[in-house]
Amino acid sequence: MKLMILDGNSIVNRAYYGVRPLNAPDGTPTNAIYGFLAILQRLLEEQQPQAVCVSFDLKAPTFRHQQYEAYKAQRKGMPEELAAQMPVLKEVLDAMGIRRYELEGYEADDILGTAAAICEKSGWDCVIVTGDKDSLQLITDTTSVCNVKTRMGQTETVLYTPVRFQEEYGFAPPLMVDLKALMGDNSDNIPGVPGVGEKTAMDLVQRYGEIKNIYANLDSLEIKEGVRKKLAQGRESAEMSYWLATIIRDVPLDFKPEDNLWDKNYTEALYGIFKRLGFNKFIEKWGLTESGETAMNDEQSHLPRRELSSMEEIDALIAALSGVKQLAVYPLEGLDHIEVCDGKTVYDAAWNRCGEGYDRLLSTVFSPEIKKTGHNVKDLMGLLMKEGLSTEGFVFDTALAAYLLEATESDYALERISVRYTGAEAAGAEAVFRLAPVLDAKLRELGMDELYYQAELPLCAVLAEMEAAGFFVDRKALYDFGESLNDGIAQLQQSIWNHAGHEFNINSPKQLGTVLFDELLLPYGKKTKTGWSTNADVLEKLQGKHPIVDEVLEYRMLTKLKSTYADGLLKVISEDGRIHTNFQMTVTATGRLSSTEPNLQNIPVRKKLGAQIRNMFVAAPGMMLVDADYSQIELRLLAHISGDETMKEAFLSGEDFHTVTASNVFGVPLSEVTPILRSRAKAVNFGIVYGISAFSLAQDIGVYPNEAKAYIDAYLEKYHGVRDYMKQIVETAKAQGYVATIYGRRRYLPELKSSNFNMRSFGERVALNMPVQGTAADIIKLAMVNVHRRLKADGLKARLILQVHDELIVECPGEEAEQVRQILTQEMENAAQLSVPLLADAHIGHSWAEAH
DNA sequence: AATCTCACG
DNA sequence: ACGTACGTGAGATTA
Repeated sequence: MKLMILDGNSIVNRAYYGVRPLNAPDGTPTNAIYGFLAILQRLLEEQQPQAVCVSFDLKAPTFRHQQYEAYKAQRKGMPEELAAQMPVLKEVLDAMGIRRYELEGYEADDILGTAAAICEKSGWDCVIVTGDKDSLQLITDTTSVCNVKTRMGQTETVLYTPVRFQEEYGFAPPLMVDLKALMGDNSDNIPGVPGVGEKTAMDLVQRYGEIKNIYANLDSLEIKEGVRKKLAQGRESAEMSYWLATIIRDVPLDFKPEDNLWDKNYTEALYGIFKRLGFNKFIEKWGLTESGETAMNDEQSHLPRRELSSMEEIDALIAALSGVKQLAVYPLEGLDHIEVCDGKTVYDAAWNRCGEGYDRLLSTVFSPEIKKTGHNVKDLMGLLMKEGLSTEGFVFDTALAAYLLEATESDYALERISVRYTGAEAAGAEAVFRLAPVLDAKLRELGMDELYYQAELPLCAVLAEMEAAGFFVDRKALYDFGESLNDGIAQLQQSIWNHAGHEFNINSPKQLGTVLFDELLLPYGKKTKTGWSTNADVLEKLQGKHPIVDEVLEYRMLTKLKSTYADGLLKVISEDGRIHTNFQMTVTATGRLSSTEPNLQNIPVRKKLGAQIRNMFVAAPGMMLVDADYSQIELRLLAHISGDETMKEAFLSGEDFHTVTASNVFGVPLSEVTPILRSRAKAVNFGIVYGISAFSLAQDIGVYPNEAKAYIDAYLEKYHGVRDYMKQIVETAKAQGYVATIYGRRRYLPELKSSNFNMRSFGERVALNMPVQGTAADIIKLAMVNVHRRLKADGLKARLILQVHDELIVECPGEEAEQVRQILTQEMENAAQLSVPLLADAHIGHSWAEAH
């Protein structure tokens, strides 16, 4: 049996700050209540507990913390808007039939701790749901802590079991108290040891465990002398902090787990309360009626669920799977726990329940013959590869399908798309199973099935392998590079301070703005929401007016390289000496990939110093890199899509396109195009792809707007097919509400209907840009799938390791390099048939810098 | 958590 | 009369 207990104050706080302001028809704020219920509902689905309750803090001071009331008084009180919602939330919980626990003189944590302890004694499992990290010390084999975060309006949950905790923190959960006693906690007024922060405290606890142990052996610990001194001096504070940080587990609480049994036993009052609050969505979802009976909605009927707990049951399922056509799979806790749905039953199996039978089940479910649907298949494949399981046999990905259907959504959480496309409340594998046919039909209806099945879905395996492969990095060289920046940074800082006449934080735009514009009286340019902009565009216009300007620009460049690239990348080199980025398939509005943790798609290249970073991205010993990039793919696509004859001829001629454009636009022979003319033409070319305005072009190339306007006019005069296309695509977009790539990828443009001029203009620029940028994204995705297939088919050891929008990088044994170079060029150039040549350049080298 | 800045295609 | 280019992700500061 499982009881779920919510830390009421903590969850309601998350909800309040995480949900946009909402009001009941009568004006009372409701966002915190709404958010609370959304989180509660989600967790009920995820955890399926038999019993539920909520604990709340009362305002009265706790006796342990009385001596810190002075501090506590500083803590911001609850905002009025939130305070007003508290009594209503309690009313809602009562009407839902969920018990509340509040005990004067004790904090919510103490109630949680006591309840968890009682559960343990009574043989119940307990899940504590909270937004704070404080309760992590309560984790045991039967008590887990579910940490709730709200990020950008979306709820994320992390379930901490002893194993998960150990993985993340490197010590056992009870030592959390010792950690806090050392590092302190501002929000709880726990002082800790002065001078000891998170880093030091983590290190100490990981290596030596309990505080007791640390102090008992203080003289013999292998630590810096400074730390030893601070520990010795802060001993008393540490001991008091330990006491303060310990959650009490035996408060006088009248609590029995079975008192909290709950099975949607709503009272009659709930309907009325929800009506009053305007929560029609919940009324509908939960099937509430005026009389208090819950209406059963056929759509929501859940499939029978079987928790597999014996080898016999597992073997029975394995036998049953042989005849099954399709399965939906939904992994939980990595791959330690999985839901499998065959359309009739949801099977729930876990490693800790089924032992080695579980491994047999996994290798059966994930055998290539079994056709599977998943949600975020690429990530699942990553897990499978780690376990040595096959990644073949995936025929559908619900998240990826939902992304193609609505590329501008902020996320594709299963619960959300499930409600959206099937109107049902199913979760997990059942939801995946039900969604697949619906989404598949939609893709076909919108003509995106080919894009989906030929490019997106096969790309999952390609990307999973690329992520696993990673990019080898010369750690020592990267470290040395970072160190080599220190002197320059220190000198510039000093010199900038000298010019200012005082020290200040140069990284603070606010302080820098004060120095430049208020104290040194330099002319200010653009403004931002909060003050005068100090960005590079503004500073470049101030060059020559004061020596500090160049120094700030230089300082910014060096600190960027140091913090983001040198230090940042060193932090994410894995034990295999390689950096493994994550490729996100469902983020961009145009169909591009994105790269995170770390982002390997924005490694410096444009400036000399920064480009040195690419010397440290190297092939592993004995290997080589082959780097291939498309030449002007977006402009070629503009020529192809618009059908402009002059532009097509320019590409067919094989001359440098920017030079031809300069010749066309400025009316000079090819041989008389100067570098300046060429660079202006280049700016116009890019501007056109972005949906240009004369003003911005002028800013970019440093001429007057009317001059820029003359360039654009001349350009569109010469390339009049482009002008016609620009007009036509915006009209089409307005008429049908979306634009599309030549492969059918869509982006809806509600902005075009906006009454706001800026929004509308933005929509028009996007209408121009998306088909071009998006088609380029489609083409390189096709190329990646083909390259991957070809490398395998030809029996090469070569493997793709990186994509940067129009560039692919392969790592291979030296002897394969030339063959790989040809394969890359061929597959990239032949990925699409356009009315202009599609060209790719490929080079071989030991480092990224050398191969690019 | 929002803002600013800057790295890339 | 408006406000000023498309698409991303990350680090530092500030509130």
